[in-house]
Amino acid sequence: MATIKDVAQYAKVSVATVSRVINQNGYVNEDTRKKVEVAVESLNYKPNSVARSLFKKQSKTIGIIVPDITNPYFPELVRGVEDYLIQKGFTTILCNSDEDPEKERLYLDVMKQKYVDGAIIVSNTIERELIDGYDMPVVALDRSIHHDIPTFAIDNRDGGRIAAEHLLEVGCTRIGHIKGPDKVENADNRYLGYLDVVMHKDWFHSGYVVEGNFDQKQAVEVTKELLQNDREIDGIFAGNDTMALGALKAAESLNLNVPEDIAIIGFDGIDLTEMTKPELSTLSQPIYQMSREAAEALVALIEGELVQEKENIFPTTLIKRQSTKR
Amino acid sequence: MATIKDVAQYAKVSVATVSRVINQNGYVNEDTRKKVEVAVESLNYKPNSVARSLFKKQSKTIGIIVPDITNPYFPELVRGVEDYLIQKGFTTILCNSDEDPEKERLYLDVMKQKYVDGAIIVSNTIERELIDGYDMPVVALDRSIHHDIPTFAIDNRDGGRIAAEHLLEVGCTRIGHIKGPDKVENADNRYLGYLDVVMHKDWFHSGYVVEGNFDQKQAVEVTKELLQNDREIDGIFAGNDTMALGALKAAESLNLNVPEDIAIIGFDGIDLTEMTKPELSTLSQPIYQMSREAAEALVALIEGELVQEKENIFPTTLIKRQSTKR
DNA sequence: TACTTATGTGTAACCCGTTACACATTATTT
DNA sequence: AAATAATGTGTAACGGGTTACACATAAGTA
Repeated sequence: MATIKDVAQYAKVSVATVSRVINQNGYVNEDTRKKVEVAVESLNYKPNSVARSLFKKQSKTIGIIVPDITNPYFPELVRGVEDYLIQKGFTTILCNSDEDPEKERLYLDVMKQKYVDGAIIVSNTIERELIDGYDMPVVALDRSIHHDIPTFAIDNRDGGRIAAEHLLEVGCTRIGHIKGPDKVENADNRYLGYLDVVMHKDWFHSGYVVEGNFDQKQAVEVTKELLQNDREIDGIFAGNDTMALGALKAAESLNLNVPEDIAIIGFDGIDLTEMTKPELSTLSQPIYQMSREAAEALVALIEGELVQEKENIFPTTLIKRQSTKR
Repeated sequence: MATIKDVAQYAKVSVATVSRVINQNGYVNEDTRKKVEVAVESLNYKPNSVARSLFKKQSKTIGIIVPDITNPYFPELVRGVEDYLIQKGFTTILCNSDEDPEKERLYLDVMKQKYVDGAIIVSNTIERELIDGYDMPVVALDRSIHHDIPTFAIDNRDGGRIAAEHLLEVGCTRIGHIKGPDKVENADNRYLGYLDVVMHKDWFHSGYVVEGNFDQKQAVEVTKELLQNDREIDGIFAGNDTMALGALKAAESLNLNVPEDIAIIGFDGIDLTEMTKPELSTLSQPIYQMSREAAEALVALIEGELVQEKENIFPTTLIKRQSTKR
């Protein structure tokens, strides 16, 4: 692999001049530039970014921490980030945290050692103090970390309200909720939105809410319990799409027809919701857009710009499909 | 950020000694080691991997090129790789190629400039000559590139055979195939496996095969055509799970019951297949295992071991679910 | 014309680790 | 006791870029 010295020798100039041509800064005579360009071409020279990183203390690399790329919500998020960053000359290191603070710390350590220029983090557990210790630009995606770390997310409470209201509108009279895990802010907010709508209904009591773990299997179980305890439930708002799928399964196994006997709506708007039978109504998040803008903000931060807008809240859209058509 | 010099000063030794302690090589007196360890601890020193990379010409980083992380087959593949690598001290750069040779080249260029230690590649288009030019260890995953690049994949033809035979076994008499895109080796091989089974049936002719693009939407269309042209078809083998989902949709829209009127089987075994109604039979690949072993082989290669086994073919398992239960 | 400014190029220090080599001291072997 | 081997530690070169600084020349200005 050719080095800058090789190029300098070939073009009969100094390494400084080659560097100037490569980076297009400082004065370079037109003829000299040509010579260097020829040399670069002939030797197929590609500057060594490791050496550059060492000097510049930045690596043109960013890290993205997500809980689990295998969870259908995250690939699109990661894609939005990666697409923008590669175009801006950054590469993306993927980190699966499994929501484990220990792993998050480990990844952050590795990033710091590699002079990573910044990080995009999806985490419920991470603390602002931890991040401060690393002294690198960070943006929070999907979930907020602290009010002075730029955040890109949706209004979950509002989404929860819209979902619950939609079920009322299509004629549901008793609406259950499958809540996401405790202590997870997004899950809590979706639940609060649901509460905003149903709390003062005379039929409502806490038995209408069961807790799932954002995954399908467990959702099947808790939905079954919910439906068996109260035969009058004719609408379910699931805290995310995966659990809505579980609810669908549960209804099926209890011989309830969706949407005739019971309407179901999910949350997130992952592709999966179009593939089920019946197709799932859901509150769709602008995942790609959101993650792209998070990436843009991170790059701005890295380039030293001030990002004054800390809270970037994106709109959700209600997608009405068969599962709530009554 | 503390450097090795800071540590050396703090511990009143030379940088060489600190380096020896950090890397556990060379002779170091027990007391000296202690002093250095205290210094490392006190200053919270983390060696700078960029500087280390520059000297060692390796970065403890590998790249993984996949067509599109958004396609449900790939996240698990990536996860298998990442899980193993982080544990071995490597970080993983994610690259979405969209099967575009231009992007593949771009990513490979970036990898080379960053002294990436090796790459795991999922690609139909990449040429062995291109890879040779980069002079780094490479393993092929899911699809072979060249017979002397270690490959981790399944026997697609055999899988195609098993799928077609399963449809026969459950009583199908006319079996259609939704083939993956042309020129894609895996798609071709699955098709060949299907042919092995049905070619000599008296009912068979080329009209039983239609071509999809491995995605759902198009599969809906071509399946409709297929089923409308030949009302006798009572079994469909789709070239992958996503297309099987499309077939399911198509059957539904033609008011055909699955599996009573028509049995459907997919290929790959992605999680999605458990979530549909009816649940999809499929040929399951050991995705996680396969990708993990690919990562192991890459690390072996990087560490200079000889990997003599070039063709690593994993078994597929037939998963019988409702969609073929007759 | 004398002086300032713009242009053009090279030398060498620097980024932060790693390691070859030199040198010193202690332990082991004849 | 002398010779050899093992242990312990520091100095400095190196990896491949970037850039401050010095210096030289050409162009512009008073």
